[in-house]
Amino acid sequence: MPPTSNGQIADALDELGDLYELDGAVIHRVLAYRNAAKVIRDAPVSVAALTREGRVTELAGIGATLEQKIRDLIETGEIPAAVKLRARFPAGLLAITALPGLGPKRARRLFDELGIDSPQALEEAARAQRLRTLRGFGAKFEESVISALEAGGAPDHVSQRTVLDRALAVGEDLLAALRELDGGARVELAGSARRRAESVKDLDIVLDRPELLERVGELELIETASRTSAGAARARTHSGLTVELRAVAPEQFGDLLQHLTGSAAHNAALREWAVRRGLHISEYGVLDDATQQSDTFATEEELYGRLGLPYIEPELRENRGEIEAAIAGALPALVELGDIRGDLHCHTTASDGHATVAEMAQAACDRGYEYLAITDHSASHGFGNDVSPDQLRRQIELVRAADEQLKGIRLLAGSEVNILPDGSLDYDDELLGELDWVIASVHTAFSLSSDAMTARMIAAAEHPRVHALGHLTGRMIERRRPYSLDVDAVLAACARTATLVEINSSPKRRDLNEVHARAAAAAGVGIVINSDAHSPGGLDALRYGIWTARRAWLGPGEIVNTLPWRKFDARRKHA
DNA sequence: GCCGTTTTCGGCCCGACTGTTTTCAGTCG
Repeated sequence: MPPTSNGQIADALDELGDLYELDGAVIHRVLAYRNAAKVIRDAPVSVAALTREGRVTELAGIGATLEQKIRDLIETGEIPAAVKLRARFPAGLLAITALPGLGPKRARRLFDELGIDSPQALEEAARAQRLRTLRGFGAKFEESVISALEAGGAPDHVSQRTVLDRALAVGEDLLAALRELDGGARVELAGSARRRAESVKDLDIVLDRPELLERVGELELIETASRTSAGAARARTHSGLTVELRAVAPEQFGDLLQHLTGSAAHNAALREWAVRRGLHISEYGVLDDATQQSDTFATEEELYGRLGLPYIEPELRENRGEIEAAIAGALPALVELGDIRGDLHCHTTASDGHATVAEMAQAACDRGYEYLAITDHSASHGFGNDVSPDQLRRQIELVRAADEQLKGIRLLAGSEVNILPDGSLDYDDELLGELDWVIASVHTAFSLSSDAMTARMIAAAEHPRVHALGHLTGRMIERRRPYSLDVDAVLAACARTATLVEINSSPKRRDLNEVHARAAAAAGVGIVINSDAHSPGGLDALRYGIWTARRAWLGPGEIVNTLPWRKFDARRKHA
């Protein structure tokens, strides 16, 4: 079957870009393919469907040539140009370009002049000191090739990314410790951690006190620290995370913070746009062609203001249309943690949680929530944490009794019901009818075919007693790929049946991801942001779901659990 | 290959670092 998912189309264009680069194409042509791949990967609608409708060139960065290549891909499974180029360049050549210090230009010379077509061939040539015979290559290069290959070759396996919660556990403490060293210092997280991405490569920290760079090594969290230049230091935490620190004068803080927050794609697009208006942005300031005057900015608000733009929230800075929206004055008002009125997914000791109903209810009260659904696992969950129908009946009574006692919060008797492989649920309809709230999720048989998994999810959405689908794709960040499944088809079923979808806030899941969450909103599907807490403190995971929603451009109007209970109740499905 | 307040051709972000070179191309973030 030809590749039709956005991810598959994007992968094919990335590969073609790499091949063209090896072929010596002008870099801007290569970048056009990479840009198109990113646009397609981030698109909230099916690009295959757009292509069939003849509308794919509506996407920024897709013109007639790319349209034809995408059409070939989804109709025949191949892009002719890619087939041709693959025959000319061995796969091992692309592996070589992944090594540090080796890009396409140098890899191509190694291939043309020494016949090197794989990392193995490269290592042999380096040990035989044959690389230094090429002009521009020397002994140092041979050494670095050998040590890179000895270190495990492909850097993908070496540079494991860290999931955001682990990175922030260190990063937020680090900020606090640095601020303690100097009460007046501005110290901020930058990079992907500040954009609240799913995972990070390292931590970037910006400060306005150069002298603090000398003292990073004193901090308890830090294993080693060293100065890398006058305004920079690099440290390693005991948890193994690399921290890049940069210091700058207060009047330039905004310039550097904006630069290091990125993303690279956002900055590149912003700078290209600025150049057309005669302005050159760098980490050091904004240079005006007309006056040859360079201005610096203490805050990002002033920097964006100099460009004539409103402030753009870090979560939006991924070059997914935020610059165009800023120019048009059409940036979304993003949802905030304080907008949330209730949490609709948590566990207690009845299944695999660590706290009682009363403890979870109190914790929700403490966070100012107006309602909380208790949703333990269901009858077939296993791991000794299953809840039999009789146990569920007792749990319902327990929740109702606790609801009577606690004032100020409405407790909902719910369940996180397993969706069995055939799409049925593991409680009968009568028992489900006694519940106030049902969220349906997959916890078994992850490897069904895409068609079977899609049918399974649609069946659950069509069930009259199911209010919401939980963690729809099953992915675990940096650990487990999503199930193969037609998300668009499931979202269409949810829209049709008034079934809500969850953004599961567990930092390991964040499922729906930001692309699917944006697609859900575009399809008119109501979204709930839930913690999936297994303890009172677990309720605080909600911020990760909020960040995913913000990265999906969502405002409070698209998040159903920003509504007070009566309005929420009116908005959801009724059997 | 894309795109337009330099609009159908001629541009396409910015700066630091590296290793190899006598002034810079390639790579990286």
